[in-house]
Amino acid sequence: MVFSTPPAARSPAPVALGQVLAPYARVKEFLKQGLSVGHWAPGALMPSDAELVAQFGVSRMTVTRALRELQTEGLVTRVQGLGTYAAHLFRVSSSLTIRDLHEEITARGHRHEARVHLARQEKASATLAPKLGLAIGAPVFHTLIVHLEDGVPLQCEDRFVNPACAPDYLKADFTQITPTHYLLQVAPLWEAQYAIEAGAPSRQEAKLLAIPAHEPCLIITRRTVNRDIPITLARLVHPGSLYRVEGQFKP
Amino acid sequence: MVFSTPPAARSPAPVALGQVLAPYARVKEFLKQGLSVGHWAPGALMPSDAELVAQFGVSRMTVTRALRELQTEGLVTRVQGLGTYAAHLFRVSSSLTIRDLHEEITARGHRHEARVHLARQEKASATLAPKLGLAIGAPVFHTLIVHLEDGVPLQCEDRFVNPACAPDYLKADFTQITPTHYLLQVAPLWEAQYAIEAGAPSRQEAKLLAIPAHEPCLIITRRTVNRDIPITLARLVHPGSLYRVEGQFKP
DNA sequence: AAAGTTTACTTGTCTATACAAGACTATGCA
DNA sequence: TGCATAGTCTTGTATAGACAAGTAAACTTT
Repeated sequence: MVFSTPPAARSPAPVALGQVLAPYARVKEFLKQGLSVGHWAPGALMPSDAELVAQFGVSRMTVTRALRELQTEGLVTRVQGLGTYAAHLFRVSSSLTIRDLHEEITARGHRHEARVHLARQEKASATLAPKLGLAIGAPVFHTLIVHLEDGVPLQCEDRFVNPACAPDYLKADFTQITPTHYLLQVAPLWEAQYAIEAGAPSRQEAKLLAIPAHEPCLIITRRTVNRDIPITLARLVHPGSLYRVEGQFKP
Repeated sequence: MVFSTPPAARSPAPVALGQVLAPYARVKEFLKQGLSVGHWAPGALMPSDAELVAQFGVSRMTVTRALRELQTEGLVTRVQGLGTYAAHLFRVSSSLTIRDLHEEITARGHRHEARVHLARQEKASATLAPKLGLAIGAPVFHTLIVHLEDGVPLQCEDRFVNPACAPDYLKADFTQITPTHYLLQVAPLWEAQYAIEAGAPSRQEAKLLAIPAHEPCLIITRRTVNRDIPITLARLVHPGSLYRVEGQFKP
């Protein structure tokens, strides 16, 4: 396979600090600033394309780009035939990034170790089968892996995998590559639903993580699909004192 | 203030299922599909603008739009002078939406009630002051509110607010409007950093939430800034058995 | 007065062209 | 060989113009 690596990823808009902004970025900044200081209240009508064209002396495509980007950022709402409105920010959405655990640990300069406690083929139970789009009793891969950071248990990963998506899943060496990483290679584009909750670990999980049974844990359950085909179902249990999910909103 | 409300928010690209796609959307879907089936491995060089123009018989602006949207979605990396590359998806990012609690509860068809346990002006402590960009001993607003869903305590909200951003904060009736909602009106555009973790509640929080002291809780701490000016610092404690954060990745 | 029609304004999208700037390659010269 | 330069390919951005489609208000007709 022909394969090459780009030298560096660049941000879409090279908007440096003291630099001269591109015209579309100028329009965008103007509107963003106005929204920031409350010049347009949520739901209020904002300037039309034509007004901005006249005001900035740029072409309509340029204004359109600025407004479309603000729209995808959720800052404005555009309705054909009506106009552009300042968005109601009652819900603020952020980009939560869940990184591969191995990358996360090594990025901290620590050592990542994985202990495989279970890696076998099982028969899908009645509760599991529908979640993976399988028939009851159909074969399903099951792995139970504990990830350690510098020797301290950080995550207990209980995972079921649809064999149709990753037939060679069980042949992988999960002390060398995380299931997440492996599955990303098999199915590069995916969607996932997840839930983050606090709870007590099961007795087995407490033992594997070497924590008391009553210690609060951060539990992430994640279901991954690729174009409507379920790939994997995972339950990730972390000692609450060691792990947390961080993120940033940036409209 | 002139004020109007748009009838309905529409998604930026009206890409219905069986409908005819706009040309830019066709190009985008083609590339997305190719990435999905692994036609271009992560890091591999993808077709150039010119090739796509020839292949689809559209103008370059149309191809550019498709590729720029894929870039902002994090699916491709474009480097001037080199080309477009399939992105490495080692990290998958999603849009996590944190909704206003009142909206969330009423959306479930339940009744939201807020009990204000504390709402007063205090002096910023040495640990608090730098986080809000205040001098030690400067006045700061402090509220402690318990939110109930159908009478059941769901969240204990311990919040500090920078008076400079919301001078009338303490005059608001927080049994009628949530602090989040109020602050969004005062400072419509904001950024926030947050951390989600599992832990035990403090003794006071356990009492306010009417839960045992050892019950695992989902704790969200959030710091909000508006254009570099800190607005508020909040600690939101939820009983682990009642609350969880859900979301979806969708590249 | 009620119902249908026109008109003006809005956003959504596309085209064809143009120039700038970055990255690599081939060429020519010392 | 080594170095500078020109050429080619790439993406980034802008322009002017065009048509489609949705909304709302004004207008005309019944």
